[in-house]
Amino acid sequence: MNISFKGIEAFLALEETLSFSAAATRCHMSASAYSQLIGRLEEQLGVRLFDRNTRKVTLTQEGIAFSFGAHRIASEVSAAFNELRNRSNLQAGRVTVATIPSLAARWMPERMQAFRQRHPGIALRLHDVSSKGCLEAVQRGDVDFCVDMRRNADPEFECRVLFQERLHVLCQKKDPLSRLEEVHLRDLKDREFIHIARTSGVSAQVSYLLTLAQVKGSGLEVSTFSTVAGLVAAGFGISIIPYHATHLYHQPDLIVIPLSGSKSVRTISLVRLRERSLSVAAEAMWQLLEGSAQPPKAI
Amino acid sequence: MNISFKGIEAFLALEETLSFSAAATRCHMSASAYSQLIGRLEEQLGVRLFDRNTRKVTLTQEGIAFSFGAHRIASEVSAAFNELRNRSNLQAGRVTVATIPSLAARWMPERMQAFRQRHPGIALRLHDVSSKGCLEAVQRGDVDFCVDMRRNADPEFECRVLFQERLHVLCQKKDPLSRLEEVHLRDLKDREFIHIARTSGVSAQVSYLLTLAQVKGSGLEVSTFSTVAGLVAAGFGISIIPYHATHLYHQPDLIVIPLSGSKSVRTISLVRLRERSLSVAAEAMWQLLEGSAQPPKAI
DNA sequence: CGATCTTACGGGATTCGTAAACATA
DNA sequence: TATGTTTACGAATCCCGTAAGATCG
Repeated sequence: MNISFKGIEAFLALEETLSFSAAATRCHMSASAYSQLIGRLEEQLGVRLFDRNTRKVTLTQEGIAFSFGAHRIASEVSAAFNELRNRSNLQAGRVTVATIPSLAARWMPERMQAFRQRHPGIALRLHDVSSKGCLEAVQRGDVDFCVDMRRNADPEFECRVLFQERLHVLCQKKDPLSRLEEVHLRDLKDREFIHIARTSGVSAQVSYLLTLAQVKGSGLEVSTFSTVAGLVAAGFGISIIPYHATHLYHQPDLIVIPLSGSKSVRTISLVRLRERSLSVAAEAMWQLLEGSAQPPKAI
Repeated sequence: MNISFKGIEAFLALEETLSFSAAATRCHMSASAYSQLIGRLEEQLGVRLFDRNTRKVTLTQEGIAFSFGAHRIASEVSAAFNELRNRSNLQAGRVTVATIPSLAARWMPERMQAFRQRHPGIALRLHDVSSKGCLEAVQRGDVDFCVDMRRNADPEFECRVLFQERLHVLCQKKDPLSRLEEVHLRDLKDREFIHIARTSGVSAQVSYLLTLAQVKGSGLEVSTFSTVAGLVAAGFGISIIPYHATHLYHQPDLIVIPLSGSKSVRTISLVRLRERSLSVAAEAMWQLLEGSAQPPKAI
């Protein structure tokens, strides 16, 4: 019982043309091979589907009954086939990416727009979650991959560095720091500091820097950078944020100043599960993002 | 591009078991052949359907997309296959038979009942039409075959004699004829006669007999035997009817008497188009009716 | 190592095409 | 006889199974 799709197509061709030779031509086969194909189909199904002699070909009652099924089968097969072909042609599919709020504000949308223009048939989804949430989403398979701080060498993940961004000090324009072109850690000594929540990717890095700089905690720890900015503007202290987080708030009275030192950069990477392959669409998005990676020197 | 149904089943087995070896067992194949089968399927579709290593097998995004189609294809294929199997097993199908009113009254229904009990899944239809209508219905393909008077040797039709039935004289019980065991044509001389319409199969035969017998026409020609009987009962004359037509009326004051002579029988046959094969169900009905044929001597 | 998937390869079944045979108007 | 379908048969291909190889935990 080895029914092939070719047999179904042969049946449909014969049903329409009612001529073995014409149907054989349509199916790109010799009349002989085609006749055998129909014969096998009938044998496998156990019924004669066509009455024929050298002059006339007609559907039998069983052939009529089979016709409905054959059309539906052909339709389902071609639909399934088209679906996959569209996906591999990047004319259909879906990409779901998770990323951290600072990149979700601008960096990702810009690239998603480029992707959409290139592949308008592919649905795009963006999860903006904390750095911790990014990893979990990848792990659960909720997203195809994420754009996040580079992970430590967990073999479960495969990473691709995109760029490095420098941390910046966030302070009021009237703050004495604002006169500096670049801030050193020592400039922050004894200043009050507003912390970002531990779920944020920079939290640990910033904490490390602050212990070096002997900065005071203000006792404030908030979830979002826009809240950080609000508190800074209100005079509660200063903070340190990644460059892209500047898109997360609008505070004209604030200024950001690059924080010097090799420890004051964070590395942004593409992160995916090593064991799970990307869909064709997701692979294309990955490639696009990878193509927008900047050389490390251009920080 | 030669996708086989076996490939679809292989996909479904692997989707469910997520193990090549288990799926191979389920498909009654060696692990090697099964692996190659999946590989070919993926190659033909142009996408990888499963992520796998020696420990874990997972659907890819494309595999998930294909899964919907695969289930639908399998469902359609098995539905179409079942439909044909049921038909060839006589568990489904339809038989449509045309026959003349005299047989439609009793003879056919009795045999249809027997058929129905043997094959309850097969739908039955009976067209009761004139003898002329029977042939037309067969010719048009409206019915699978008909039960009718035997046709002359038109090569378009294939016939099978079922039985012969004797014509009977229909008269009032008080008619002098009613004392006879058997009527000869000469007994009808000068009697008034009621004709059945020319569409009836016996019409021509009866007319021929009447010219031999020198019977007077009453001027009455009606369409149905029940009307004939009514007119006979009302005293308009006598008539000649086939034996089975006695089921078409209820007139206690009438009697039928066999009409002697070799010309006074009519032959009832199964009639079908030679060029068109019967459906499995129709063939079974044909066989059943053929089996209820009576030897010619038992008229 | 042990379990599992994949590749190599030979044999057998399937399927194709050419050519001849067959059937029908 | 002309047209169209089927059969015969050899060749190419496909597909399976055994066995060896590769991979991962």
